[in-house]
Amino acid sequence: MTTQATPRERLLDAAGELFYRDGVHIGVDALCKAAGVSKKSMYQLFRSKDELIAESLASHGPSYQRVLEPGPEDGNTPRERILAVFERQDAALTDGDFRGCPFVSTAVELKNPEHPGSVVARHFKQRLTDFFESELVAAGAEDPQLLAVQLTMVFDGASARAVVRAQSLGGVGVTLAASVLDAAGIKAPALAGQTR
Amino acid sequence: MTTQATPRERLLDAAGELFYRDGVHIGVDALCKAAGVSKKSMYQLFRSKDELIAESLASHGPSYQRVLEPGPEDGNTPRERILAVFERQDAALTDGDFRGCPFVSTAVELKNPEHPGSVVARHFKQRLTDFFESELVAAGAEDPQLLAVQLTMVFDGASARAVVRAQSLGGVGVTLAASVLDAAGIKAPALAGQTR
DNA sequence: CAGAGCGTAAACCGATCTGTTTCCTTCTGC
DNA sequence: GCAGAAGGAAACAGATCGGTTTACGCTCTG
Repeated sequence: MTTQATPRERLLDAAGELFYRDGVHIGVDALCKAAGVSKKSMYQLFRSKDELIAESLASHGPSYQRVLEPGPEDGNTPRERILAVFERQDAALTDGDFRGCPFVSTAVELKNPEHPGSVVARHFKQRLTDFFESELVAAGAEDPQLLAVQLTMVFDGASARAVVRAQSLGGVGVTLAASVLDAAGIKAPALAGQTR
Repeated sequence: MTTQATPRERLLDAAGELFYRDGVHIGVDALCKAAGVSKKSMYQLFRSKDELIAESLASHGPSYQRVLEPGPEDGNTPRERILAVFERQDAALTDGDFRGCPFVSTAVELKNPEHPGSVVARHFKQRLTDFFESELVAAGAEDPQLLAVQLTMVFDGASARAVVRAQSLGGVGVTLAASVLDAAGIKAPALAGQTR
């Protein structure tokens, strides 16, 4: 049965998928049809399409983070945990229907940085940078703040490349992130002297 | 006087600016109005809006490249010439109305990688990678192909970050590119042993 | 001066956009 | 059974979309 979740959940789900797949310029009609919700319901659940964009992005942010964040099988050193993010990204990029980081894509499409959706995107990108930074602090990096921003850059660069190339990256993002960590003196445990 | 260039040139100019500023979803009416060209003329100069998108991107690509490419004042070693690209990008990002690399932005907005505009974008991104690679070959890098892709990633990552942050990067892209070159053994001339 | 082109302005087409409204069915609590 | 709320289907509004067509200047050439 289509009607298992509430109309609100169905709308947020459909919005997350269609905005990502087709862009935020997809019509409200198509969105509601996909969600099995009437426009009337949509407009009494959300003030406007812009609000739906922002809320959809916000509701899918945590799950997006969970996909990227390292699990217990990814090792316990900060370096391993950071590189696990890039390995997961690379794996996601290999999936055919990957269209780049949804936050970056949405911000690019919206153009206006004050759009509520852009604000949400900025927030979640900061969360990724914060994750990198806390791991880098744990690794004893010299300038964790700068390095965290650089790693976020690598992440978004890999995502952008996947979009324009429309094919797998073959792990270039992972090796690039590893290079950055190498240059910062955060070495691989088995090959060189470990940090501790 | 508005009418100095041909209608075709005026259209390509206006398209380059408006597609970049407002996105490719801007209407043909607004475009023609900005260019001072009638829709009839537009549609006998270009088969469709999609073709105009692609041709506009293609016509502005060379000038975009010229802005990035290093001049004689940027030094002559490959390392200097590569880093000059990132310094120029950083300078462009400081300009208020920068909205990311136009090729990446267009590819993200179009979604469809087979769209003529996406093909043009892919082409010009490859040109940047090729520039990096030729410089890296000159520098005697071990794996110039991989490094060139990595540098392109850094470039696009810096661009993406400028979009979501909507503010200057403070040279993080330059330092990241320098780190990548450092890690590849392409050292700064004065500080460490040079490659030759 | 006649006539051929070129290019703009503007009407027009059907489709789609965001957002509102009306109507009707369905489900729930009593 | 029945009142009342919830929500879907669909019409509606006014604007805009990509694209075509008509009509009217303007300028060049013979």
